[in-house]
Amino acid sequence: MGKNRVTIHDVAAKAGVAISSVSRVLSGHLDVSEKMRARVEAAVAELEYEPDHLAQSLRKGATNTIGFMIRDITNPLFSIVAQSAEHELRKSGYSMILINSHGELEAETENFALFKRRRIDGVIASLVSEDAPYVRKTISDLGAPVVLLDREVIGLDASAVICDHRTGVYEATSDLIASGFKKIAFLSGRRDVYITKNRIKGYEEALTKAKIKIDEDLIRLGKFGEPFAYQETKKLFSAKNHPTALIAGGIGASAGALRALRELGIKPGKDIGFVALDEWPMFDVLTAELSSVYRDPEEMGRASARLILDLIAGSAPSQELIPTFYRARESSKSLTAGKSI
Amino acid sequence: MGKNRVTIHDVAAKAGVAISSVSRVLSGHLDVSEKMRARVEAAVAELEYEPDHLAQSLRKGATNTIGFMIRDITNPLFSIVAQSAEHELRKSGYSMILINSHGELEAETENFALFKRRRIDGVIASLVSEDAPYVRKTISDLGAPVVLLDREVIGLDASAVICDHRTGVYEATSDLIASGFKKIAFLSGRRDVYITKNRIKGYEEALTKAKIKIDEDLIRLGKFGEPFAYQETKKLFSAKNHPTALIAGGIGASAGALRALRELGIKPGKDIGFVALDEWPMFDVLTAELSSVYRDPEEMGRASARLILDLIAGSAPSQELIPTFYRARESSKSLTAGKSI
DNA sequence: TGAAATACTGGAAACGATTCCTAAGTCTAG
DNA sequence: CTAGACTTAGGAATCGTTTCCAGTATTTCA
Repeated sequence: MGKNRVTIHDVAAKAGVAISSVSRVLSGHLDVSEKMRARVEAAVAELEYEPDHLAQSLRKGATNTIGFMIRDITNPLFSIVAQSAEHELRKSGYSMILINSHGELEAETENFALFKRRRIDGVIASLVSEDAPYVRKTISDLGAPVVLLDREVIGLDASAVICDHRTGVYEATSDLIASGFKKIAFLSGRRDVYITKNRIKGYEEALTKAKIKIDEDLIRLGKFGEPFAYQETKKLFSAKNHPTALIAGGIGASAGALRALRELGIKPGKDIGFVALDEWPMFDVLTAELSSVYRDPEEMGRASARLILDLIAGSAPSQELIPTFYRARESSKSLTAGKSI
Repeated sequence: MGKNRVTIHDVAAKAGVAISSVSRVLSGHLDVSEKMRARVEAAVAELEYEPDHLAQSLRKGATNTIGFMIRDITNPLFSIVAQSAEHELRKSGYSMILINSHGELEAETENFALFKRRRIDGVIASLVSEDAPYVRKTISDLGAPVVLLDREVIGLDASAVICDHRTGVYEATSDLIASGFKKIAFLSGRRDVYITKNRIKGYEEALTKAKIKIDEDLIRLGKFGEPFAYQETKKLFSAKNHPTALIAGGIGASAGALRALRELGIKPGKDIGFVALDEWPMFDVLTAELSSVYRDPEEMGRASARLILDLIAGSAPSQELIPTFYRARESSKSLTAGKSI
């Protein structure tokens, strides 16, 4: 039975000293005589005493816990970010509480309330919405520092890990154009969030530079996740005069697009050009021919951990920029078939 | 500024009553007059008071927190299990602290200590080792109920979610045999853990039933994860007289095997038979031709949540069995090429 | 109408630590 | 030899709750 928890009182009794002395020895810094230190440490060792984290938190006002909220842990990219953040936080003595919002605003609000009740020391979050007043209120209600993932922070009291989607998408689009593609479709999630806006920027810059007119009909924005991408890809490529290339924004979107293309009998890299934004596990094994835009999820996790620790330490909010890399592979090369591009 | 936290004292002062009365109103059950209830509730609403979870935990001795420890969150199967468990636990008011052991015994031990210090109410864990004395000691030291994932529990004071790997592997192996394959290689992780032993059982039963002699050289056990599988697959299929089919045990193993086969220029389903144990995200999109043995990770998560809640409620340890399903696809059909099988 | 039972409420003691304040003991210097 | 400075250790308050205990006010029944 490990039932009867041993407390600081037990240690004090065993060593024949006051509990305040035990605390002093354990926390190290104040003046303690050698004799006292030895006695207390002996008692601690003998009783296998470990301080109660709960009581410490209550007294100190800090829980050494970080809340991590994402929209979908099942997304392999995010699960790596989470793992990496946890790994980094733990080094500084912090634990991580992981919560899902399932991309729902209601769940998100509830989660923030939960974090607050639990007196979390800080939150790392990938928010559902980017609506400034809402975010501002949420953050200030929380009363703890916040790091936002992949969100533009304008006048918010929060740090952020921001990815440079623009560059990667720009390079990808440019390369497709260089390979002779002109009708390049673009798929991404909600139009009003940073990630989408930033990607579009790269896409449009590349087209503009090549003096290709931007065809709004080729840009399909709506939801992250597989179903939306599936449906839009079907629509796009069912038409007789369909696009010749496709850029799929995100892992969910790529999945939906690839499924749709498969059903339509269109092979990426053979019948059309294709670039996936973000890579999934075993990417190089399972889809070695697909071009992609890569960003390092582990670095995202580490960066978010660093930022939240800085905020807790009292630094002013700041941002870290994560680069993206275009990885050209087969699927963005010019098509061998004699199709019109 | 959400700085100055409002406490039960503030509420009591505002309502002009004792803090014990406030507590009574909030917890609901004891006799409280209507008038008192109304006054307190008004004050609570006005001050937007929310009880401090920390103080409650300290007093009540329960943290409403479950520790979830896995070897690798990056494994998509496990991340789904984790997500699903969290979702289920939250319904009962529990939060989940997620920790990685990276498959290292040392980290695992440290994590259990952390859970203990944090006074976690229960732990769901996928352990590194299955060594009975070690596990027994770990569990009893923890002093909280434990649910083990995919581990055989013999005389341990813990519940478990157990997968019926045997059946799925048996069916897969039988089907390969029925398609004419005789030299079927088998890849899995540590020999001493339940999951491996259970899989082997299905594999050997199928061979025995078909009166095929078991060739120990075709069974490669060692580590979960990509590198080991890669290396063993290379060895197996570099030989001139190589196996004609391969069963890869787990997502990591499948990745390693597929990478090795690709480098060797061997195509699963065309040059050899192939079955993957466990499916990865987008399985049907990216690798629609591969046969697999499937188990439902969401159900695993839900089951583990149910079991830990039962234990906390005082039930005796129990087990839940998760079925596996063999999904025959192209890669286990008989080969069209005239190769000797 | 008085005694006993009942319904509420407030006060205070936990829960397990940290930390401030003070007192006792030791040492140095005038 | 004693006053003042400096160590060191103990006592008590505190963090924000819950819960036990006791006391008062109200009701019920004989």
